[in-house]
Amino acid sequence: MNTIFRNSPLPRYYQLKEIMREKILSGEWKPGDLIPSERELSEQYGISRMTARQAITELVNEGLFYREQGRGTFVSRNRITQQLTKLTGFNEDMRARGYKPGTKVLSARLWPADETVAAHLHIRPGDKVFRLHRLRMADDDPLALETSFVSFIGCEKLLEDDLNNYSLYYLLETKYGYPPLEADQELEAGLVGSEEARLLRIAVGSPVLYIRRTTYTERKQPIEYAASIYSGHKYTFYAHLHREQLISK
Amino acid sequence: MNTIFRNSPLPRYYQLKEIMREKILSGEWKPGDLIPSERELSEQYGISRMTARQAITELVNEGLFYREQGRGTFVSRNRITQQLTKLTGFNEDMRARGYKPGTKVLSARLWPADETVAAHLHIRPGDKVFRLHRLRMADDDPLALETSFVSFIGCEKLLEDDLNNYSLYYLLETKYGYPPLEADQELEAGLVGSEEARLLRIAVGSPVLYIRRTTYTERKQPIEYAASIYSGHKYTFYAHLHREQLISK
DNA sequence: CAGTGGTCTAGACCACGCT
DNA sequence: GCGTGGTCTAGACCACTGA
Repeated sequence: MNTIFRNSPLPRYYQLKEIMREKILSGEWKPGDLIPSERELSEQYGISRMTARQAITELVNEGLFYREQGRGTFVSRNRITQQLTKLTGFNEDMRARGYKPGTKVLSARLWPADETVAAHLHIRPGDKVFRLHRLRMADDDPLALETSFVSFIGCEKLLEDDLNNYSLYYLLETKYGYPPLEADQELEAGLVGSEEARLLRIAVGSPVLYIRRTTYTERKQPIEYAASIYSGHKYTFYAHLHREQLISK
Repeated sequence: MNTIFRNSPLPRYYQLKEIMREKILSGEWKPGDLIPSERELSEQYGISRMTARQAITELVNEGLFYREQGRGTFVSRNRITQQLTKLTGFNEDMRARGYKPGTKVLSARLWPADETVAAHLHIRPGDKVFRLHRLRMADDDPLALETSFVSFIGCEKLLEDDLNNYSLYYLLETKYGYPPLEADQELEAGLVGSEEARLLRIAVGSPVLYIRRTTYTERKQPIEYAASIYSGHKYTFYAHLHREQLISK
């Protein structure tokens, strides 16, 4: 995959984004490297400068590149930034923090989407989705409750999978061909209800983090909506921030 | 301010952004409203469609608008969200989301750093820092309490500054020459104590977000350590995640 | 100075939503 | 069918960087 197909249903800027992502993953472009100029890329791939620019701009917004006027565009050096805006599943996240991840499936069934779920997955309310309710553990200690709603043609086959031992994201990618690529996530503080408190083995009214995530596969197609509750005193969220423009009064 | 000046040093897309932000702040455009189409805006302000589109795109990225293909562009429902990877001060954050920021300085004095503050600012415990305690408001409603510890040679001059009307980051950058460029931030859920509850006008034991931030200027030099408490039900964090490698089992 | 990103134009065709 | 946003082009001039 090193040329842009003019007849592809995928937009040209999108194809270029994937090509450039691949160059970073393969190590051809390393952190701090100067990438080819917008004019060079447009000539090399036979697209207009504005189209090449759109691909670069989106990767800048994702934190993969940064631009310096008059100098060029560079691969981001800051590995922390990339690490912390990285899309990971629970298992990866826990391993990165040095904990042994554990999962207990509480229920797995087909379920008619309510309005919230339908809106996030771009389907109609009442459409059947695969609903997965899991207790997540770190070093055998309950840490979070996660309810996932998964929607794709044939998603009912997930009913037969072993979700206690295989990660949902792993199955989506390898068995069903829907790699989770991007996600939008929201996070806020709240209090735990009685049922959740019992499962997490914490006191009713303890502080918790509510995390809601919509996960997308190729072409921004939503594949999963998940609502999670993380035990407040056990989980801290880290981020590295960087400035983009002038500070105003 | 309702026309775009062709000779202005400010880019046209930027002028249009400010005009549209103003329309939201003034209430002319309300959450859920359909805004004029890209073609209408370009005609109305005498700019090309691509320029109008750039202004809209940036406000979409900031969360102020959302687009629906074939339908139009709409003003987002008023939910306070923060881009997790963009370093902004409180005022910028609020304005970008269509709220009027307000600040009340509760105290400002020199203070000997404790061990936590000293560790984050790379100084010795007991060294004098500028300690600033502020109540932060959105549309005149208390939203957060923020305690900042600032350390640089000459930081005692901040005692004479008008911090009710100028942002700390603005002064650090323009008056003292220490632009905040990066930050590390951590965030967790907790319960509010009685003193904080009173100032935030919420019930004791309400859920809150504890946010701790170390801010750096050039060469990763720490300039500020801040501990904040955000009212839980009023504030949501937002992050866009993207994948970098394969999902593991 | 040449090369870079930043901004801007005046078109074009497409896929989609709605009526 | 018509209006919307989504994509794309082939130019243009600017401000900035570095040799």
